Amino acid sequence: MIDIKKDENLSILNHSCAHLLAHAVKHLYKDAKFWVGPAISEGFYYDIDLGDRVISVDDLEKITKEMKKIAKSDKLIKKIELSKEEALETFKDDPYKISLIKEMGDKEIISAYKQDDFIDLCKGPHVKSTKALKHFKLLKVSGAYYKGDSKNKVLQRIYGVCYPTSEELEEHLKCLEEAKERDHRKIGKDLDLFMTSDLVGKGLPLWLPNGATVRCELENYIREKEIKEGYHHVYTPSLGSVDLYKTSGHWDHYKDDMFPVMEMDSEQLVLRPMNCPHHMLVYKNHLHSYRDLPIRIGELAPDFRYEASGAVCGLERVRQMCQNDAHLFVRPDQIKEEVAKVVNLILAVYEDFHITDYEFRLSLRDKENKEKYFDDDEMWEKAESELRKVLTELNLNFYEAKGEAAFYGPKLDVQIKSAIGHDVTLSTCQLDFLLPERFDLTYTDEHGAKVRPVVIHRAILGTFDRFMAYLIEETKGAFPTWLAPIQVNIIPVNNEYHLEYASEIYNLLKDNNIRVKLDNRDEKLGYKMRESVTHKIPFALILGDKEKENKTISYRKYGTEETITLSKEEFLNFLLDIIKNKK
RNA sequence: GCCGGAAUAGCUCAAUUGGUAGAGCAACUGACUUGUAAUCAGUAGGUUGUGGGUUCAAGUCCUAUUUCCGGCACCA
Repeated sequence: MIDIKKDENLSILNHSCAHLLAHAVKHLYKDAKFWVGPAISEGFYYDIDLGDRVISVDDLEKITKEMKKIAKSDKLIKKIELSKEEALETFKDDPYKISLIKEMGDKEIISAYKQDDFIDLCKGPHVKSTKALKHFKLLKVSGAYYKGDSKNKVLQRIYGVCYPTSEELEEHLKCLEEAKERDHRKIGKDLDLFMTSDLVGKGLPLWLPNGATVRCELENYIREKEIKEGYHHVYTPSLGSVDLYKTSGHWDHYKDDMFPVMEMDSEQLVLRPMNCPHHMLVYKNHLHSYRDLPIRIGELAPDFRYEASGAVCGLERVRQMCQNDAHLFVRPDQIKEEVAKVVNLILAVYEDFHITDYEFRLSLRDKENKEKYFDDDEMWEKAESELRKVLTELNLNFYEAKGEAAFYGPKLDVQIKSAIGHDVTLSTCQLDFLLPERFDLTYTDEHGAKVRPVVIHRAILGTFDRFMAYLIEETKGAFPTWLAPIQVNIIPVNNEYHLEYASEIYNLLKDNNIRVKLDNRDEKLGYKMRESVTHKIPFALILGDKEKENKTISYRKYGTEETITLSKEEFLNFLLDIIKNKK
């Protein structure tokens, strides 16, 4: 999918198309008030206040017609420069534009663009004439808060996309269709990976045997990897007392997003929304010497968050998730080395999964937003500059994002785009000077003094739920052999003559821990082959007279049409190699 | 949570202005015994998400609610 924002000409075209949209809406709805209409990665939108009126799909057709009419009539798009007073006069009927103008400097020259009877406050640039806006499509309508603040009024947002040629537009629309086919919710259903049930509850998917098999492999994979990196895994309870979260500070920030308190006898318990507090206490269970650090505590831990109903999405955002979590307790002089190790672990894991399309984001606090972040400027300056320094020294390509930090510290996040375009965090590495303070963590330095360690929170696969969603979409459900729920599907040509040999091969593979299925149903070969392919099983084995006589197997790899014959030993070794090396 | 939209068989979808809920696939039964993407025939499958209401009559209209979908807001 083309990122329209990254192509200057396309951005201009789409922004002009947003104006065309507003122009048409103004013709059709005289009292429409306009907020802003920028070009975005996916095309453009315009936020419009239509009073109580709601735009329907039928209205989109009407608006499209009017847009086409204006486009065709070849209106010149002219830039006009105004003084602040002139601008206030020109846009006097448009309160949203007035509020924008009022924010500008008194001496500022304000630019607007005029096409026929429509004028819009705008920095530009734009295409020369509406004639250039031939190939567009309005895609969807939605509500959007004025100025992005949920306390404000909801405006109507209309999305669309525009290209210079109809071929490019068609291509874009085709990509959107294909993205729907890749959606993990669709594939998850088709391949029986997971399900949901109203009776269980919203945002609480059930992992079916196929999905559970993949997850089990992921869990084993990352656990082994972490053990090699010097991590120690623990099991801690999914419940914790309210006091635990008051101590950590999470209570103040997140109590509304936690499942409500369970009060039993004199205890107040909550389902834990994260694992840091438990791990702080694991550290605190012993006295530590500076020689012991870093200490790396890991856990594949179920967490519970009452995600907003509109945020819940398949396996991507759920209300019970399992984190690939760990907390590293380090000396200040070890921060760089440990962050580097985490980054390298992320890169190594991504290589194993062939993940290439991602971006590093340095997530910083928004100083203006006092409520959201722990209030200690000095601590923040130190943590942010420390993390930025480490990333720069590591030569990592990253961008910075204000307001994306955790309340306790800055993060290095790895961002990916889901099939349907959600920007989600896959991995994270967070620097924390706060929780060691709140839990009074110490170690003894070489002079016998008590010193605070620094905590690094990190998740490599993020949560297994979200990682699975990502994997499904990246592979379109055709998992690499080492992860596939069923790795080999054995199809005897004729049960009567070949079932015995097929069973022999089945047992051979089974004894070597291959996930193998023997399709001994009385069905046509073509029928079984079709099913093998629709289930995206990596290897289909066809066993008939030739194979039986020569003690060989013939296989077809998923996604190819070629049949390859090998001795059974050769095939077994080939398969074991593929699985071991995650090819 | 907010603004919209949707919900029909296990799955994918039909059902005229309100007038007897259907099809394909899957499942089951039987026949067929097959060399690389669908063998044929039959059977069964539904309180149309749930609760109210309007009507002689509701899948269809109204209403509440749940879940899902598209965005927005949120995301430790």
